[in-house]
Amino acid sequence: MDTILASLNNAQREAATHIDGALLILAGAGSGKTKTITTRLAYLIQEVGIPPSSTLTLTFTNKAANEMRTRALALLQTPLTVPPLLCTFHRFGLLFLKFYIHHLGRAPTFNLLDTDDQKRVVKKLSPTLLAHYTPAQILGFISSCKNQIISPKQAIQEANSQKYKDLSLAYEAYDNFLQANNMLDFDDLLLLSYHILCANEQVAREVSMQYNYIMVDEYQDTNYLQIELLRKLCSTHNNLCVVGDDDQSIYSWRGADVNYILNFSAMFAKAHIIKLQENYRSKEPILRAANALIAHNHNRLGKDLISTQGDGEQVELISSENEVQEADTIATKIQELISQGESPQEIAILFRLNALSRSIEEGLNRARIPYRLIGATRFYERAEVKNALAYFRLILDYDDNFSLERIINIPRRGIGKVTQDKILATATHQNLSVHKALTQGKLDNILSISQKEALTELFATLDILRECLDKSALDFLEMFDEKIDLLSTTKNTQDDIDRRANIEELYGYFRDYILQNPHLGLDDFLNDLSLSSGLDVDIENSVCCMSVHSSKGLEFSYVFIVGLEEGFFPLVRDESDIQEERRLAYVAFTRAKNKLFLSNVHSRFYKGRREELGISRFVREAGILPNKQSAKKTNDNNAHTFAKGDVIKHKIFGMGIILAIQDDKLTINFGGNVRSIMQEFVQKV
DNA sequence: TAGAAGCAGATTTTT
DNA sequence: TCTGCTTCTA
Repeated sequence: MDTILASLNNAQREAATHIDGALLILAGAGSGKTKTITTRLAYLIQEVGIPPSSTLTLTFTNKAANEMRTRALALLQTPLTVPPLLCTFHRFGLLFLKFYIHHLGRAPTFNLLDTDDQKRVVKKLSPTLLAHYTPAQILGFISSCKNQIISPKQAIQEANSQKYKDLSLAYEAYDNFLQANNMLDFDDLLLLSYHILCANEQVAREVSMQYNYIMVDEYQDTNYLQIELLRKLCSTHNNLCVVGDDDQSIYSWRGADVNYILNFSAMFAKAHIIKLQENYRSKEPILRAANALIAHNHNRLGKDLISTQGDGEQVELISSENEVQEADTIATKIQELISQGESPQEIAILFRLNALSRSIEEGLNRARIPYRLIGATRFYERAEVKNALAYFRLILDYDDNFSLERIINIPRRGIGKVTQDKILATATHQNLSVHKALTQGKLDNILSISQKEALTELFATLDILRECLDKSALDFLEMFDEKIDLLSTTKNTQDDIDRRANIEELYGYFRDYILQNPHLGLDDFLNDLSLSSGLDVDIENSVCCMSVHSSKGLEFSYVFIVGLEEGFFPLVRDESDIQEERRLAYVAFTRAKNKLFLSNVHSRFYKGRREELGISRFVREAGILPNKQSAKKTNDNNAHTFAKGDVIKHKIFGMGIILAIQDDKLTINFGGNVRSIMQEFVQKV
C-alpha cells in the first residue's frame, strides 16, 4: 500500500492522502507539486478504489496535462481500461459542449476560433472602432467581459462612458456573429458550459456527480469564470483539491486574481490547507535570493522555501555597458559551461520582453551556440498553416464563408479585395453562402468570366478532394498537396523554405493523428488543433531562450535573466503592478537549480532609441550587490583599446556602437547609419 | 489587381 | 528599429 507514497515527504503524503472535502495545497516553487498531485490521483484510484472515471484533473496547459498523465499512469500498477479525465479547462469545456451544447439550441458541429480568426471577425464587424482601438484591445475587452460572466446586454447597460458603450456594442455584434455562424471562441468553451450548468439543474447534478473528485493545478491562475464553473462542478460533493502558489501568480492581465487562492477557505467550506515548503530544486543561494525578493510583497499567504539541496554557487550579477556586450558576455559564460561538460539544454536565458531576445540571439549566433527560441510565433498562427487549415475547413463545409474568404485568392486567382467585398456583400444580402450564390448564378453580374471560372474551378478541385477524403485521409493529404499550391512562389528564399517546412509539418501532424485515431476524421483533427499550441517541442541539444512567462513550470541547471533594469524588469512603474512584476521575477529566479545569473546593462537600444537605464530594484531586493569583478571588467578595457559592442561618441555623428574593428579602423553603427571611422576620432563613453 | 510607399504602434500569453 | 497594415499608383 505504501509503495505509491513511499517517496513523499510528510506534507506531500498528507496532501496525497487527504480524500474528502476542499483542500488547498500551497506548493512553493520546486516543492514537488506535480509529484504530489499525480500521486494523489494514483492513490485515489488504486488505494481508495475511486473509479478513474469519477475523477477530473484540470490544468491550464496541454504540457502540464500530458506530463501529469504520464506520471500518474506510471504510478499505477495495473493498467486502466478507462483512463482518468485529465485535461485543460478548455478541453474539458470542449468535451462538455460536444455533449450538451444542444441545450443552448446549437449544433455540436461548431467551429473554434483562434486569436487570428477573432481579429478578423472584429475587424469585419466594427471597422469604425478600429480608428480608436486595436483589434487586440477590443478582444481584450470582450474576453474580460466573458471571464467575468458579463453578457453583451449587461455590458451595454453598465457602460458608463462612450468608450465602454462602443466596446460593448462591438462585443454584442461579435457575439451575435459567432452565434449566427455557430462559432465559439476559447472563452466560450468555459462560458457556455457554465451557462448550461446554470440553466439546467438536472445536467448540473448529473455532471457534478459524475466527477466526484476534482483537482486543479496552478490554481493561482484561475479567473472568476473558472472558479464559478468549478463551484458548479463541485456543487454535489465539495471534493475539490487545488494546488497553487500565490507567489507565482503572473497572469492577472488575463483575468486571474490572486485573491481566489488567498480566500480559498472562505469560498469552499471546511477547507484544509497544506503547505509544501521544502524545495528540491535549487541550491541555497538561489533560494535565499528568491525568498528575500518575494518578501517585499504584501498580501501573501506567507511561506518560505526551505532548501534541501545544500549550499552552492552565489548568484552572479553581470553588468554590461549595452545589450551587445551583455549578449557577448553571456555567450562567453555559456561557452565556458558547455566546455565544462554542461549540456546546453540545461541552460536557459530568460527575458521579460520578447523584444529583448534579438540581441541575445545575435550574441549566441556570433558565439555559434545552438539555441532554441520558445514561444515566438506559434506554429498554428503561421499564415501558411492557417491557409491550409482554412482549406480543410472549407472542404468540410463549402458554406464556410469565413474560411473561403481567407483563401479565395491563395494562390492568386485574380480575385482581389474589391471583388471579394462585392461577392460577400451580394451573398450576405441574399442570405446565401458564397458557394450557394455562385452555383445559383447570383454572382454572374459581379464576376468577370475569368473570375467566375477561377471560382468554379476552385470548388471543382474541392469536390475532388472531398471525394478523396471520404476514401482515405492519407491519400487525401497527398492529393491536397498536389492540387493546392499554398505557396505559389518560385523564389526559393529562406522564408519560402521555412513555409514549405511548416506545411510539411502540418501534414505530418495530420498523418500521425489519423494513424493514432483511425476512427476520427478531419473535423476532429481541426478542433483538436485549435486547442493545442503545437509547441510540444522537444528541447534538443540547445540553449533555451524564452520569456519569463513561458518558463513557468520548467527548471534548468543554469539560468540567465537578462534586462534587469528599471523600466524593463520591472516593466511598469505603477505600484499596483509592481507586486506582479516581483512575482514574475520570483518565478524566473526559482527556475534555476545550480546557479543563477542576473544581468543588467547601462544602456539599451529599444524602439529605435538608446536609453540610459538604472539597475532593477529587484537585484537589490534579492540581496545581490553589484559585483566588483564584473564592474571592474567593464572599466578595464577602456583607454586605448576598443571592443566590439562598445558605445562610443563621435563629435559629429554622436553616439554609436562598434560593430567591427579592423586595425585602427572601426565600423560603427550610429543609430542605423553604419560608418567606418578612424579610432582616434572617437571616444569611449 | 498587385507591388510600392507611407504610417502608426510596439508587454507578458494559454486555450 | 521593425512590423504589419492602409493608401497610392501603374
